[in-house]
Amino acid sequence: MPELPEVETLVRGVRQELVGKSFVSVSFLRADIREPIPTLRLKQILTSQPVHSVTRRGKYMLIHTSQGSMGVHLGMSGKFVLSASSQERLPHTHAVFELVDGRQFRFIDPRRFGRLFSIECEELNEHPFLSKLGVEPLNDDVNLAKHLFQSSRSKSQAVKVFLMDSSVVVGVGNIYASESLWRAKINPHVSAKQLTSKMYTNLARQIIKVLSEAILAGGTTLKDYRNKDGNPGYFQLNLAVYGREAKPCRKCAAMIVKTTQAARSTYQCPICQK
DNA sequence: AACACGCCCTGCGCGC
DNA sequence: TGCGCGCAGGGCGTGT
Repeated sequence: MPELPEVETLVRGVRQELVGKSFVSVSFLRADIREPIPTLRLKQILTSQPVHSVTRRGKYMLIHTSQGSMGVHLGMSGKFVLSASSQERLPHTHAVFELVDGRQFRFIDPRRFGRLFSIECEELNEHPFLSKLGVEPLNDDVNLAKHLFQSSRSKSQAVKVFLMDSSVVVGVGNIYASESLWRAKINPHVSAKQLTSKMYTNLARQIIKVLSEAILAGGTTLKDYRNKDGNPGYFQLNLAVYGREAKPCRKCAAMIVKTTQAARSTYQCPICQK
């Protein structure tokens, strides 16, 4: 599934293709995904003026023109790919954004957990989907360790659940929560407020490291919906615990254990993460 | 305020 | 072989 590193990679690619260019047409093949798509407003925003910037906030990609912005969330199964207009449309293509040269960005999302929405210029930072988001873990101006420590003082919930709370920190999904906790040798079930400042310093470092490595590993490409193996082309980071139930820990060879927290799978090493 | 939980949705893997 | 069930999960909304 698309995580922060993939969205970041996507944003960089889309930025390169789009900034300074206009869409000649925007069409929707269905009017809703999770909720109704503001189709008319998005057409107005995207076709009247060229794109002046493409940014990311958490796992949201934001495409800006002087008329407003489009927010894109890929949900669980979303893709935003660049195709030749002659290329056959894949099933579950919900929106098509056509460029002057005939190529088109296509929004494809089989499970429809994604989002396409409009943002007015004056509400960019007040939009309900964006205003409550926590800090960006990879932003240089953010002291992630300090932020996590301070925000966790009153939180009795498990640290893994705490890490996945996007109002605290964005972009740490189920995979990276497990991976960073394993790297930091912290038990995912421990209460967030029980961890010391020192532990959060280590944890923050591991979060930043694993996300950065994933970005370096290369996210999806814009043009190839499927890689040569027939996979959707998500980056291939070497995951240490996620999805490795009953397999040996890469540090101590103990069997990785899978549990459930907040209805999500958690993977941990019972020895390294006591 | 904190937090648990339900819901949205389709593809896929598994068991019978 | 084929079918049906259960799981996968981000994030918002609701209830306690």
